[in-house]
Amino acid sequence: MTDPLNPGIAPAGNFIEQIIRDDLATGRVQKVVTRFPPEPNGYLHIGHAKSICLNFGLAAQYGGDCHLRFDDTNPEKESQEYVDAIVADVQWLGFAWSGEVRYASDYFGQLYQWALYLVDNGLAYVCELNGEQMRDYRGTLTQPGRPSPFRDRPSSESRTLLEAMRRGEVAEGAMTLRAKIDMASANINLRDPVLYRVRKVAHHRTGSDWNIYPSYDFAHGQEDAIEGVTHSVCTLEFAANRPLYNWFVEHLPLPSQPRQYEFGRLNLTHTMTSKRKLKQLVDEGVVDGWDDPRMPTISGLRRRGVSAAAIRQFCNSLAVAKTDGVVDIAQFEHFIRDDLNNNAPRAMCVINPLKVVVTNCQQGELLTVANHPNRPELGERQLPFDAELYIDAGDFSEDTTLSRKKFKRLVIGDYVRLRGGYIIRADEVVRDSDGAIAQLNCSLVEGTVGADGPDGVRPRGVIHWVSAIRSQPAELRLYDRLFNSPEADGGDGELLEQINPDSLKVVANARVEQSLGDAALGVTYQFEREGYFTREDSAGEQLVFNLTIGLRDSGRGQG
RNA sequence: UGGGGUGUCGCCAAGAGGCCUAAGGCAACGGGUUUUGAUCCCGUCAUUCGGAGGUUCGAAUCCUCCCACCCCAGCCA
Repeated sequence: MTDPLNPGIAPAGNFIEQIIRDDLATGRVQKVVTRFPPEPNGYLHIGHAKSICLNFGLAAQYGGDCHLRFDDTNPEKESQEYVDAIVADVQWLGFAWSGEVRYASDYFGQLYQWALYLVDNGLAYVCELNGEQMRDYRGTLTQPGRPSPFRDRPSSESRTLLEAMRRGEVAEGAMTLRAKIDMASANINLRDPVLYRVRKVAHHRTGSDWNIYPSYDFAHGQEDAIEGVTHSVCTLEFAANRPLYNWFVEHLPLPSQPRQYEFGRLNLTHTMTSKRKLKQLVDEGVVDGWDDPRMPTISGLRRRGVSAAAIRQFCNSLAVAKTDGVVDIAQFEHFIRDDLNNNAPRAMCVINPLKVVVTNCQQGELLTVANHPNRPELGERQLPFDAELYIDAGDFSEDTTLSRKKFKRLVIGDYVRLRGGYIIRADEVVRDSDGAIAQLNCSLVEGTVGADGPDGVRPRGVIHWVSAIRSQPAELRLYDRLFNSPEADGGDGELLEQINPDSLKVVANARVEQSLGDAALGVTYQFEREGYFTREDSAGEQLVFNLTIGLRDSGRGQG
């Protein structure tokens, strides 16, 4: 698609791109600079992926730079573990930031100088109201606030006090530095917001250098200005903070004038994208950790077998707008399947083994099968075929009245194709002492590997199988959605009650084809007719596969 | 309630006064192909744009009023 007026240039895709095009056209901006600014207080999730794709994508599309900058202004909640995990996730997603990884804490010195500047110019003051008092003075949504009794103290006094705060001579909570803006503003964010608070906590990067830390509002825009960020893209809930963001841009001698734009964050049904709540699941042991395959975190999705490309494609399919909707998880799943269908090597795994004895099989052999039905370049592999096989118990029924259309599997007296191998006929059921089905005796039709059967031999369908003697035992971890309710992000409190008790089912006795014995880590396979699976890293030598996602199933089948 | 934002098919979403008796994707539902009940292919799926008025030859697009939902009263981000 090209713009007929500007051949070769794609039309502006969303409102932010339109703004960027205008800025580039009018010369307000020479080079686009964006940033992805996570707080290292948790792991990245699918919602962040949208922001990452947007910010890095914008920079790439318009020949600009995108920075990775940690907004590490609250040492109480932040840690190096999170920094490391976030860096790894952004890299895994396939993005490269411009320059070094940056940190808000790199700018603490400059930020402090600017705080002093505001104090000296009568635009900020040290306030001694405690939390409760400050809330009281702030007023409500409908009533204006009242000025703090410390609002008009001499700037020299504020300066002395701020310096004392910085040296650690003031108790936590005893004083704050506040901007002097407008206690009667209809926008509560402008009612003398806190710029610095006393926190005698070691910071993961600056150690004990600081006893005061800047607030988000005082830090973010200035960080952008220092880095020359031109378009500071954030989510909708910061819209009310924009006037404050701009206030600093106007009142501080900043090296550049960044602008903030807000878009609607990604919400997914059956998914929770709140770092606070995800941390709760981790802390309470509801899941295995931040990278539990059921988590909507980048690391969880990775462990689950979802590719970075699928995440990127999904994110790029999302609209960048100001509506706050909820995307159906099915839309994400579509992109996961689409990517996997195109790229996953095929293999066979029998989840619920039923022994089949091929009574007319003289000796075992090696069949050659394609790794992908329509991508020959993905190669072939050898598949052992023997007189003893396993098929899935669900692929056999004793009900011989089932129609061919309704049950495309094995019944006594009829034929079925073994995927990549022979057509076989089920001849008899062998039972154990309890009367349960112990084994199936079948016979193969000679000459049907890679060829149709003779007249009268029309298989009902195609089923998967493995050799009983030349296959491997494996454990399967079958995941389902963590939350029953589509509105997982909804209310508070009842978080645990929404958890799907069957979000993990372990199948201990599956059998996988021989070639999967050395299945590579990080590769997602399609177990034919079942779903996509990837090898679990933490299981060591043991063969354990995590279910990424099942195949699309047009119903009507059973088990 | 004061301020800010949003309302187009079940979900996401194009749409910037006539080309809209409204794109596209997901989902759903029919049908075809198929050695995966997968993939793929074909088809169906909003006379209507939160509601009511108005302006106009003409409105989802402009005006007015109303309704609904989201965000803001952390020394979180």
